[in-house]
Parts: sequence; structure tokens; C-alpha cells
Amino acid sequence: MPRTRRAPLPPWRETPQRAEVLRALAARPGFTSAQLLHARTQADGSEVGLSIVYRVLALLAGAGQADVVRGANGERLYRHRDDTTHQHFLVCRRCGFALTSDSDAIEDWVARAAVESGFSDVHHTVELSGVCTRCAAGPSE
Amino acid sequence: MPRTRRAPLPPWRETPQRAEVLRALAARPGFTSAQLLHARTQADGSEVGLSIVYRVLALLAGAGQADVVRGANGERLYRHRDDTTHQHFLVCRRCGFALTSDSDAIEDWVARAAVESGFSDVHHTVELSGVCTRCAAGPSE
DNA sequence: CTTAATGCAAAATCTTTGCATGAAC
DNA sequence: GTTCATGCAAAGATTTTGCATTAAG
Repeated sequence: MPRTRRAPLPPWRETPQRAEVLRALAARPGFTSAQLLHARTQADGSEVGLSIVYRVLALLAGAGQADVVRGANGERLYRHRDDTTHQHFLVCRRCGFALTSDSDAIEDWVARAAVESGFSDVHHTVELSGVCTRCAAGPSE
Repeated sequence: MPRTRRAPLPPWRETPQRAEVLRALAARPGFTSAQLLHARTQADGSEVGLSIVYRVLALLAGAGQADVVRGANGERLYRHRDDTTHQHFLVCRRCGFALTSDSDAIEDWVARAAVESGFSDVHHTVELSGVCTRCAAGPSE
């Protein structure tokens, strides 16, 4: 019973702005905030409105084409999604670089907790953050 | 190597407002937002400023006397802390009622992920949300 | 042409902060 | 009396939305 709620994917028109957001998102090695993404597109010379960045990211996330985690301050961080399996991430707090974590143990645990508690429609969020080896070595970026 | 960073607990004066926030927090069966807590204190006839609610909650959380999770919209939800063990919660999305989850499996998994990845200073957040049996039965509150 | 996307600025949230007043110790 | 807490309103930060304009199909 996979939670693969691949949304009906609302009308999607190819526009330069959307391409740009996708490109910028794909170019990031890790999770990135909408704001930073917007800054990047600006820096790259494209004129993409901040609201569009938000709208595109929301669409992507809704369609399952982007993963979302929450930063320490509650801001949403997005990452282009490579595959379709449900995953958890170990995200570098400094650079956003993320490793996927093998999470069968978690999934099992969650399923068990759901059953035992009697709770219905149980969602889960597992977020790991740390400092990656590269950032630990030398404060870059 | 427990993450029991029990803060030095900055100067703490007993005031009616603090007592009221504590009381309101303790009265809740589950996790509650600062805003709702403020509304409750108002409803109970006490005059506690919203900023005080935020400040007191921040102090409590910092001192390890309250647990914090994040709601779906990124808002912080607080709960009075009964014991000192590191726990995870299964929170009802409707009423905030929470069950603690036995989380040894998670802790082990996190520790392993940290070691294997080479990441340092790894924090983790595990949040489960669902609908508790009571709320599933009848939409109350 | 018809419908959807864009951009801007305004609004909505949640949260924090500056500062003068008042209460705790 | 000092020092900290309070309250208000203003500021911050992130995200959403209304609406006229522009572009995609």
C-alpha cells in the first residue's frame, strides 16, 4: 500500500521560467530552499519571480517530482527526485548535501507503531541532519 | 553519549504569567501551538501576552522541560515534558494527543547511519502524525 | 483564440524583538 | 533598589494569493 500519491499532474506548460527552476533545482547537490533557488536563478541571469519558484516547487512536490524536508527554522527545503522509492535523508546543515538512508527498519517501525496505537492515516517524517565530511574538513561555500 | 543538553536554566522568576503558561501547557493532553495556548489562557480569563507565551515556551524547550515537534505547516508544537528520556511521538493531527513511541530501533538506526555516513554532529527528528481513535470516531473540538 | 503562467505587490502566518513600564527578589 | 519579566506594537521571515498582463498551446 505505497503512498505513491502521484498527483493528477495539473496542466503543465513548458515555459522558460519552469525550465529554469527545474535546471536550478537539478543543479543542486542537496536540499535547497525556495529563496536560495530564486537567488541562484537571479544570479544566473534569468528573471524568475519568487512566487513562481514557490509555485513550481509546490507543483513538483505535489506531483512527487521533488522531495521536501524541513530546515531547522521550519523552512521547506526541496530536492529534485531521482527515483520513486520512499526515502529518508541525512542532510548536511551547511551545504544541503544529502545522503539517502536505507530505511526499511524505520518503515517497519512506523507500520508497527501505527497498528499498535490504533491511529489511522499515519504519516511520518524522519529527518537527519549533520555536517558532511567535506564541510567538517573546511568551512567552504 | 546522551544529547541531554540540559540548559543552564537562565534566571527564572515566578510570575503569574509563567504559572499560567505552565498550567495551560500541562493541561493539554498533547502537543499545542503557542497561539492556541495563548488563546486558552485568554479564554481562562488570564491576561498573558502572546510574546510571553512564546518566550516562556522557548525557555522551557531550551531547558528541556518541554518537547517540541513541528506541525505540518512548520509551526512549533509544544508539550510539557514528563520524564527525561529522549522520545518520539505519534501525534494526532486533530487534537494534538500524543503517544510516545518506543524508539530504541530508531536510535540504533540513527547511530548507525551517522557512523556509516561519516557525518558529524548528527541530529534527528522523527515525527509521526495520524488521527487518534477518538478523533476518528467523531469529529470533536 | 483560449487557457494557463507570470510578476508584482499585498496579505497571511508564525515568530521574534525593542523598549518603556511594572513586578520579583 | 536592581534586575528581570511583561506587554504592546513593530519588525522579520517564509509562504501564499489577487489580479492585470503576457505567453503557450
